[in-house]
Amino acid sequence: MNNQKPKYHQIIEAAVKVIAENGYHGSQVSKIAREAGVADGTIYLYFKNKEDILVSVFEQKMGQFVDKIADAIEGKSNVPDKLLKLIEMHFSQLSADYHLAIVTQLELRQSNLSLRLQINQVLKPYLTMIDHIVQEGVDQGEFREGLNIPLVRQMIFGTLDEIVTNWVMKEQKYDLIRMVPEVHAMIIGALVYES
Amino acid sequence: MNNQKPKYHQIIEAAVKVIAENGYHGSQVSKIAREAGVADGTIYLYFKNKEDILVSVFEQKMGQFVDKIADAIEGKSNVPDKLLKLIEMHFSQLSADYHLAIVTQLELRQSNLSLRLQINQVLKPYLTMIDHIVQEGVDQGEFREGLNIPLVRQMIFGTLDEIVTNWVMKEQKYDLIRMVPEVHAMIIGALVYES
Amino acid sequence: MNNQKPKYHQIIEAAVKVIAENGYHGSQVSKIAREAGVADGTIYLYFKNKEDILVSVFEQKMGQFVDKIADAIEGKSNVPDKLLKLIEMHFSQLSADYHLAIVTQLELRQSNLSLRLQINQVLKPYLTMIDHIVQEGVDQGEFREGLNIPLVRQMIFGTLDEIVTNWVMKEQKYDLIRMVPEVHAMIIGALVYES
Amino acid sequence: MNNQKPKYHQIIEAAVKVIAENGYHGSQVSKIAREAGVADGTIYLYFKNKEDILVSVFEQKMGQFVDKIADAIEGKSNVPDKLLKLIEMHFSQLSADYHLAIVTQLELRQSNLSLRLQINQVLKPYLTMIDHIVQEGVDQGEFREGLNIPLVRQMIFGTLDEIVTNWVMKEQKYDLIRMVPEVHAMIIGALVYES
DNA sequence: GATGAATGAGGCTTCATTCAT
DNA sequence: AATGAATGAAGCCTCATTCAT
Repeated sequence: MNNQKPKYHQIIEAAVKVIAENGYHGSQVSKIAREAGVADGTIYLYFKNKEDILVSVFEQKMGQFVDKIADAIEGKSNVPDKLLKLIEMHFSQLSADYHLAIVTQLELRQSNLSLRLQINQVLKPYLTMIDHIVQEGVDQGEFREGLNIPLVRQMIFGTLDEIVTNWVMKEQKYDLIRMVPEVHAMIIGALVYES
Repeated sequence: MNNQKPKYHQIIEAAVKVIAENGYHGSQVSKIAREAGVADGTIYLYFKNKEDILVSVFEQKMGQFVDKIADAIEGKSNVPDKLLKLIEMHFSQLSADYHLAIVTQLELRQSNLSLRLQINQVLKPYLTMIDHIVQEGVDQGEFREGLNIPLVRQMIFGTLDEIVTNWVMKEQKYDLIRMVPEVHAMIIGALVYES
Repeated sequence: MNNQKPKYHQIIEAAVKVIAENGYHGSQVSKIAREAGVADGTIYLYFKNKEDILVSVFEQKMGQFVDKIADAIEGKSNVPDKLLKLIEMHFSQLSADYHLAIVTQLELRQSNLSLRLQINQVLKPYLTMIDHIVQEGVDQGEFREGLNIPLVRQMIFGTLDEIVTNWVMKEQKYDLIRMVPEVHAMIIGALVYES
Repeated sequence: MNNQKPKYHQIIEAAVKVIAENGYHGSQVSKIAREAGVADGTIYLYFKNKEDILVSVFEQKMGQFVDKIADAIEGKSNVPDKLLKLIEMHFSQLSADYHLAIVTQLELRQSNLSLRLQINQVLKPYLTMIDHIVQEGVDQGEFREGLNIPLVRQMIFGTLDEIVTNWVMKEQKYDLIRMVPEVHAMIIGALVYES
């Protein structure tokens, strides 16, 4: 797939819009083609099949999502600050892109298992990033010893994901970014507190 | 819907089995009917349509799930113990029912939005139960003041849900119940610790 | 496939008519369904897929074709008479069924190789019948010794088939049955004459 | 159509190879173009459409086929020798060109009726040649009087064609040329013998 | 109540052909 | 003359739901 070509991105953007507006099952290839301003057949010059469009949407969008978080964190030396930035970036990016939030939190989850497994692969760098931050916190003595890293990561990701999903389902009627400090406080507590 | 009749429950059980074994998209009404030992048309004497079967599966199964947790918690006076019991029950029930875990964590999420909204309604009592426990903890001074209850609940539910989903996706290759103390410790920390 | 059911035969007959009138590539499943007076989906209660319809058409029609020839020959003790009857039956049956002749001689040959191989299987009993007659003629001293039976059968079948095809292509403008004695004479000559 | 240009023949040869290797329905224009080393659009500078490629393949290849047979026969004065040579040339040429045999005996027959009618036109000189030889044999008293020439020709062509097709279908596992004398003997018998 | 044969709408994908460069 | 990216029509099959028995 040549992802320099403008049509490739045209189709990706069209797919996000169409899926957000029509739902996963209401997004026929012909509808995406029409939104992208190309013929149905043109889709298949850039994507193997319909599933490939969806995986590519996720790859492109989540790739950027993860990269931006990674960039933002790089500047921070302090582990709690890294976590704060991560939460903030996670929430702010999805807050800023209405369509993308709907697609990632609601629509793409209706895909079949095979697609969901591919989506998980795309998320892996993000999950690994979380692992590294937590490990760093443990190494620096910021977090308590003996933390089960994968379990911690599941807690962090599960928390952020559930909060965003709730916000999307409530039709974004409140400000997601205002939640950042409270979420950060909870996560820090979970990692620091020893009973 | 007559839910006293034996066929009603036959069909529910058949649906869980068929969905767990064939996946959401591989679960045709005719397959559920065959597994239940009834004719296709009979399904429609007990359920309005296919979606109604799936909602009912969730209602029945999650109804029991929530009731059992509520019962188990009733005996506890101590709030952290209630949370411990809740986590333990959440994990142990899904550990014990292989089919149900697959269906709730993976397959039913592929349903369309309308079904997912109905499923959320079924979960509401569980979420409310979590809200009450957290509120009780705050009132008793166990947890810190000023907690945003819905946010806390999203953290707790998101954490538990993500952990179970990971365990199902990893084909249950490890013991979920062994995770309970660590998860409990993290959640308590999140609710107690003040920076 | 339940081939007692009336719809099964309704669809077979419809297929012959539609293929004869629209050609192999102009015979959409929906057209066959309409001609048979059933819904498109009903086709798939009786046939696995479109190819299965075509194979079944051939099986049914050529099955009868071969059976009738076999019956007609049974009464004959004389080998040249058997051949005469075989030629006569071959020509008269296809003469009598306008649609069938078009379908077997022209349209079904446009099918893909896999279908053609299946069609060959259906023809096998007919070819074997020819082999037996020729062998009998050799055994009884009617035909010369040393005949290569498969080769003789290919000559006989190739001759009859080509003659019928020419007749169909010429839009049946002459009487095929009138050719029988001449064809018979040639075939007998081929098998008897020693240079 | 410019048939002097090298690309014209490049495309013809590519078509034979692609059809032999991929089958009629697996031979897309783009595949033929790739094999010929030209762009898809270039095909349409030399051929009106896809059907025109296939007709041209047949014209070129069968033109040579027929010419070579005509040349070989010219030297013979004896009619049975002419027939012997014709059979020998028919078999030897197809034996010698593996791809061509598959294309003419199996693949091109899957084409639609309109193409098959055009192919018949290409074969006409060959059929006429057979007619002339048979007529000559009758005139010279070698063959019996009263032969129906078109019918005889159909017998001869049908026999040769069926034998070659069987040989191709059996994946050329035996020597086709070894069959020549037996085939010749049968055909002579058919034309000479009087009951 | 129970059956199950029949229905028919709906969408992904291929590929011959065109045409701007 | 040559290219190859773009076009868009066309059809097989699935499966939730109905309804005559």
